[in-house]
Amino acid sequence: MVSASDGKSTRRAIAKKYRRQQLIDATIKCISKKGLGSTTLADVAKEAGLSQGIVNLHFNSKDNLLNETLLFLAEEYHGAFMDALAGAPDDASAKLLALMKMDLKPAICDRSKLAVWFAFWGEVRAVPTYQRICASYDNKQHEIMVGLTDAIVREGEYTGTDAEMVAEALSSLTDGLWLSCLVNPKTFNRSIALQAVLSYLQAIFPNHYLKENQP
Amino acid sequence: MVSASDGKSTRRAIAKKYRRQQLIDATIKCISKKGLGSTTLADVAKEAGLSQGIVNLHFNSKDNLLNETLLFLAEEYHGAFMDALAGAPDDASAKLLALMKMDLKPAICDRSKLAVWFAFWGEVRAVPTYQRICASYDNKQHEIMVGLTDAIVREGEYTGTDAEMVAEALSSLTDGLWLSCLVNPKTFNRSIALQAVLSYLQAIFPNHYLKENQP
Amino acid sequence: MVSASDGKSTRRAIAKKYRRQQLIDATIKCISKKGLGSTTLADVAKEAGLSQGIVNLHFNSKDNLLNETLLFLAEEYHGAFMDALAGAPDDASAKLLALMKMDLKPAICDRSKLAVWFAFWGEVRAVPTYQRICASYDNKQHEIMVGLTDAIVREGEYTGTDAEMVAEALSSLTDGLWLSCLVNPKTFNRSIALQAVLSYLQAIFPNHYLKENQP
Amino acid sequence: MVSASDGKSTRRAIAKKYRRQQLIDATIKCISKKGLGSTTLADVAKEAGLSQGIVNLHFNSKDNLLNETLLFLAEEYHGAFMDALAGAPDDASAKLLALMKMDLKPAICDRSKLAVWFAFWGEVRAVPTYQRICASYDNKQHEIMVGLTDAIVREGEYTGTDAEMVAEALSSLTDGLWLSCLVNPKTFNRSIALQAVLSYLQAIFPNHYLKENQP
DNA sequence: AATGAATGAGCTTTCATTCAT
DNA sequence: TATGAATGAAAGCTCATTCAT
Repeated sequence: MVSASDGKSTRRAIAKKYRRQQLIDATIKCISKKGLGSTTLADVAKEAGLSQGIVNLHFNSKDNLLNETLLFLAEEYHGAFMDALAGAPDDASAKLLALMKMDLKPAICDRSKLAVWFAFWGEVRAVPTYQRICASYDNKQHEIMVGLTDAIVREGEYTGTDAEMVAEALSSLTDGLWLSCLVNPKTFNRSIALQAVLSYLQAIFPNHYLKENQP
Repeated sequence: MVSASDGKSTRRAIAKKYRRQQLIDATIKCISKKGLGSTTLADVAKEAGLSQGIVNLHFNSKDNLLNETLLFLAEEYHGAFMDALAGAPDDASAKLLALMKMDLKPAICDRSKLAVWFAFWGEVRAVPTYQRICASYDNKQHEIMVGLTDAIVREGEYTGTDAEMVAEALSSLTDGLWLSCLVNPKTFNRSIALQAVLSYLQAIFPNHYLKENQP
Repeated sequence: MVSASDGKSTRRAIAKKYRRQQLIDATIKCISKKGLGSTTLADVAKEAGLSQGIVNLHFNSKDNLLNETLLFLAEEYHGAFMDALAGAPDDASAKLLALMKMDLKPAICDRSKLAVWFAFWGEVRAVPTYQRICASYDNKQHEIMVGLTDAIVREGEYTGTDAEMVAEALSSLTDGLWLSCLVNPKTFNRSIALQAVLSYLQAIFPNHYLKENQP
Repeated sequence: MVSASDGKSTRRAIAKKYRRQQLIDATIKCISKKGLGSTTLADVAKEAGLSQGIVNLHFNSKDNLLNETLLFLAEEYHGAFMDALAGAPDDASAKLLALMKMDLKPAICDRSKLAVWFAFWGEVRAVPTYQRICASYDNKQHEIMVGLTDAIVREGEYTGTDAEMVAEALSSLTDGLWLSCLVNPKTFNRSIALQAVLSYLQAIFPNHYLKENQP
């Protein structure tokens, strides 16, 4: 049983959380439309359909709003990453492939979302907090990737192949494809991008990814 | 024959060009230190050791200064690209390798320089001019890359390998490694990065890049 | 006979009065700590352990809260003044001395309380209401002071001594000592302050305040 | 001989100093009219007939403008103090009287100027910088006052009279009279104020200030 | 009566741009 | 050509006030 006051404060806490998310969503939309440098708190408030002072009410400062926005993006991506991992068959090569495909699926590899990511990365050196936020999740994901590549290397007896290096190459490949999607939207082609990833997987782990080698 | 007034105007034109370059250099330094969002014209003028109004005198507006700065970076990179191409042996696979190595050499793959590139890429969607500036050189370089990969594919009889796709993958790989250098400076390792590139080249063009296959 | 509703409304009136006083006390504390210029309604509510909107509920506006706070201070001081007067022996010179001593006793001549008084005096010209509030009690007290000095002058046959002027001098002296207490807390010394007052009384009313002249 | 560049920079430095003073004057006017709490930078700029951003251009922040304004007032008063001292006959009692008269002359004991002083004193506890600024000059002046009262005490053989205490009493008396001038402008009377000061001097130093004792 | 989320006017501050020198 | 004082629009932030609960 929940007392009246508990119920009240719980409802309030939920409402507060909802407002914060609403403002983070508006921030993402604004950055994706106007860029980080031209996004004002007035823009965010307007996008959210609320009043001027609302952002400082919920986030205290613009800096904090941006930090929380980046944190949300990082958590959201991490969630998608973990979901893709959990949803794939219980097999290192299948899981690795699922992760790579996830990075290129429209919900992730979408120009307006990527614009926000690159907006933050563009300031990552000037704002150490951004780096810290990115780093925490990057490390976790990198470890998982290395775990998978390492398993594949051992399974497939790819002697001389450095699992760590392959993981780095794969992550960098998708990052670079995202940049391509952002900067050259006209020439970027999702299926070619997927092929590029596959070509690398097949070339480096032929026993796992080349169809002719599969039963 | 050059008249006195021509001489004067030529001297002036040189002085003007020198000032402009001085300001562009200062802009790059500022962006690399403070980020694009926090770089003011006062910062740039101070960095150049000149006075407040100097930027508007030579560039008319901040927007124009930034456009010209990006253009300079793009041209500078393109120059290094063409130099690397010209300096390599007259052989598609050697030239391709030279280009990839160039991307990772310290003068290019340097955190403070990359910070500037990513600062512009971060605003690329919000500022169409940036995209146009990037695109012009990107396209040229991409064509050259495709020319090389195509030649290698034909030379090595790698049937079924899409030269276009390989070129895209290689460009993206370096872009992604650059991002890694920028965002995870502590874990980034130039030799692993080079290995990652090599591993892809060897995997996809074994006849050209695997030592055991070379005479 | 008191009806139920009367009883209820009386209880309510008491509760209301209590809340108002609680808020006035909190206001005084805030002003003494942060100054008038930096005291916000949020500060006051927090100090009182109540919620944001509480001040406007009980005082309608910040201006009104401040007016009521000053009024309270003036009444409180006036109460102490009248108490000191009533508590002293039935003798003009004794009563005058009692009043002067009261002004310097720790409960009155206390830095954090004086800070509040001077905060209001500092705005007295800009806010006519403050002046009106101060004036009403000042006048009453001044009349009493003049009554006492006049009685002393007549008793002691201090011909040529203007009772009005002495009253003004004495009031000003304590006001000035208060300022000294506020602005130079390190050098201010309560016993020297008291001596200063006594020295004036003894010098101007020797028959009443010089021990050698007293029976 | 002064070089062109020296002449230029000197002229600029003068212009800059002039602007700063102009803004300080405007600040004093605004505070005296509207109070410290209601004086905005826009008010100050308008009063000076200049543009919005001008104050931050010359003073960097509002806080700094206020500090510099108080410093100017303190220096100005100190200047008048030293002038009165230098202008009086070479005689301790004459100098002391001159100082006391100076405090009550219209240029000093003027409601709109006093309003500014009390505005700062009203925040003196909340803003430690104000206290520091006041203290520096207060101490110097206090020492001079004590020097004079001490000389008079020794000259007049007023045994048992504490020079330090008399100085404190006199300073406090004028401070209190100033407050009276500010708070009760209708009843305040400059000649009574002067009489109050004189009455104290005569009562405590009769050999020096009572006409019947003077040759 | 009391809460605290929401508002929006008004503030200080920043900064690209202009312009007299 | 170069300077740097001056401008004024626009930004982030504060806070008295309102109001649904």
